[in-house]
Amino acid sequence: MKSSAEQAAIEKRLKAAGVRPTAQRIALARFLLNGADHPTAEDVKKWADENFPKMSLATVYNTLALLVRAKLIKEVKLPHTSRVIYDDRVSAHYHFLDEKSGKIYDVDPSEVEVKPRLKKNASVRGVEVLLRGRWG
Amino acid sequence: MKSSAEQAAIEKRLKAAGVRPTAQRIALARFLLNGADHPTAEDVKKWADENFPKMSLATVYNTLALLVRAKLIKEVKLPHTSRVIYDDRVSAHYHFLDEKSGKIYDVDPSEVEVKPRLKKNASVRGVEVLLRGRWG
DNA sequence: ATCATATATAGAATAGTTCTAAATTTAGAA
DNA sequence: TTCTAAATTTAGAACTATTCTATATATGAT
Ligand SMILES: [Mn+2]
Ligand SMILES: [Mn+2]
Ligand SMILES: [Zn+2]
Ligand SMILES: [Zn+2]
Repeated sequence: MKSSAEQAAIEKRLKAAGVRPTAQRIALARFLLNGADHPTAEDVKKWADENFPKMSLATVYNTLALLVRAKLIKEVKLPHTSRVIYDDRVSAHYHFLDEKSGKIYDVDPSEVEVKPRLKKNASVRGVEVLLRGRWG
Repeated sequence: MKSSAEQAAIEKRLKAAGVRPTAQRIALARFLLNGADHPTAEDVKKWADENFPKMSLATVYNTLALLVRAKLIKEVKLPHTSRVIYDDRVSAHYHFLDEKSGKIYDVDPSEVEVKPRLKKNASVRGVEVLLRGRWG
């Protein structure tokens, strides 16, 4: 995608989500919504240091929180690390942790059948699944 | 269970697991293996302050790590909190988070059918499931 | 241009946990 | 019984990820 057209598309998405498209937000949204793969805040800051110098860490965190509130990205907390990861796939899905590489892969809910049959009469409102193993 | 008999049983379990049964370890193991319900380190420290005064926070963390290595308890990291919880159920199982009370309930693997059918040819070595909803 | 508000920034503060170095306790050996 | 070496406990410092605070800067409507 051509860079300027991509930028315009991102601006549109930000506005549609009620987020004012400042230079910092556009830059981060481009990274997060195109190409970033489950980055941590640190990953995002590292990208910013290389591609949008002088952006503060506070702005990285502020913008991540803003994009989460706007439902353009999702926060994901996984058990193998204490860092939050950010996910541009906002619909419900599961994750696969490759234990060799540490990489996270998305798994469509249709690829894992999950059927709770609890003894207890509980109402299940959500299911989170993490698969671990070797992806390749 | 009578207190002294309970203490003797705990000492036996510690020894069998290769853990020297010091006073601090016996006290914490009694709490963790009988009666504690998915406590955080802070919960354990609070119990110690009331039942074994002068125990340091370092000893709480040291002992938790030791009991985990000895496979008498398990560390569990769940997404709704940044605190680790400790679980005296060491066999594989799932968890249910009651969103009203914040309480964690154990779910036997037999109560949730999980069948990964990944497109990708990956080897699944473990599955973690968190159910969220109302338990009662 | 002015002004009010929104955004960005640097650095302090916080939470949970781990590390460090010193003090105490313990189990054997003498 | 000491003695001694190793294990354990301890207080507090350090650390990591994140959030908060206060100030500066930018925006954009009048
Ligand atoms: Mn994408
Ligand atoms: Mn129990
Ligand atoms: Zn994902
Ligand atoms: Zn459990």
